[in-house]
Amino acid sequence: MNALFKALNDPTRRKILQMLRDQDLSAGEISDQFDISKPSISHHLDILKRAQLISGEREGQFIRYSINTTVLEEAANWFLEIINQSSDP
Amino acid sequence: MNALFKALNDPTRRKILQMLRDQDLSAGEISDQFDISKPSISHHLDILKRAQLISGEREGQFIRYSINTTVLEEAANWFLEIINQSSDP
DNA sequence: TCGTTATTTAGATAGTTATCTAAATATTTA
DNA sequence: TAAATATTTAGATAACTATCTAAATAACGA
Repeated sequence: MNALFKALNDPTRRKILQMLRDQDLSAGEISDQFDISKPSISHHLDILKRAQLISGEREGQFIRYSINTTVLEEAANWFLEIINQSSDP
Repeated sequence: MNALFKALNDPTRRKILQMLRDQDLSAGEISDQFDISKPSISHHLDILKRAQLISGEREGQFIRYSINTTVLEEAANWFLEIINQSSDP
């Protein structure tokens, strides 16, 4: 849970997730959408990977990143559990 | 969204939310559950308040903190939107 | 009003993080 | 094999954060 919330606590990383929601992308394609150096984006991708929010597979010269919704579902449940149990007898 | 994810990115604050899920508590009652100084807990409560995850109302000598699920619902939706739109045509 | 209890504010510090540039690794193509 | 492209790793730095102690504010009760 720590790695997950840490990963989500950054607007760049949240935007990356939203980009990958629509389609898989290479590191370079992701990097193109930001005014941030490629090494910095690589670092963000690493943090998202550690949280298991994304996975990357090399395809030749590129690495193809895709979103992993399993952990997001766990996170959504974390919220729903708090919401549902609140003020319940 | 920034304040929300920042607030959630700390195990102490997440535990406070889970405590308030069951019942309203004073700052002192919250503080008793942690090996952390009262000023530090007060600081955590402030961050949760800024994110509108909790609210505090003075009741005489005490301040009674309660959870606010509205923002949690917005957060849950943020996750569900990503989950549901992924891999959709 | 004075002392006690509850909580916050102020100021300091150690640890963490986002970012950068430079260099390294991996793959393809000529 | 050498050059070009894609990505990561290393090392440095400025900004942020969690924590502490000491002091301030607020409310109660004798």
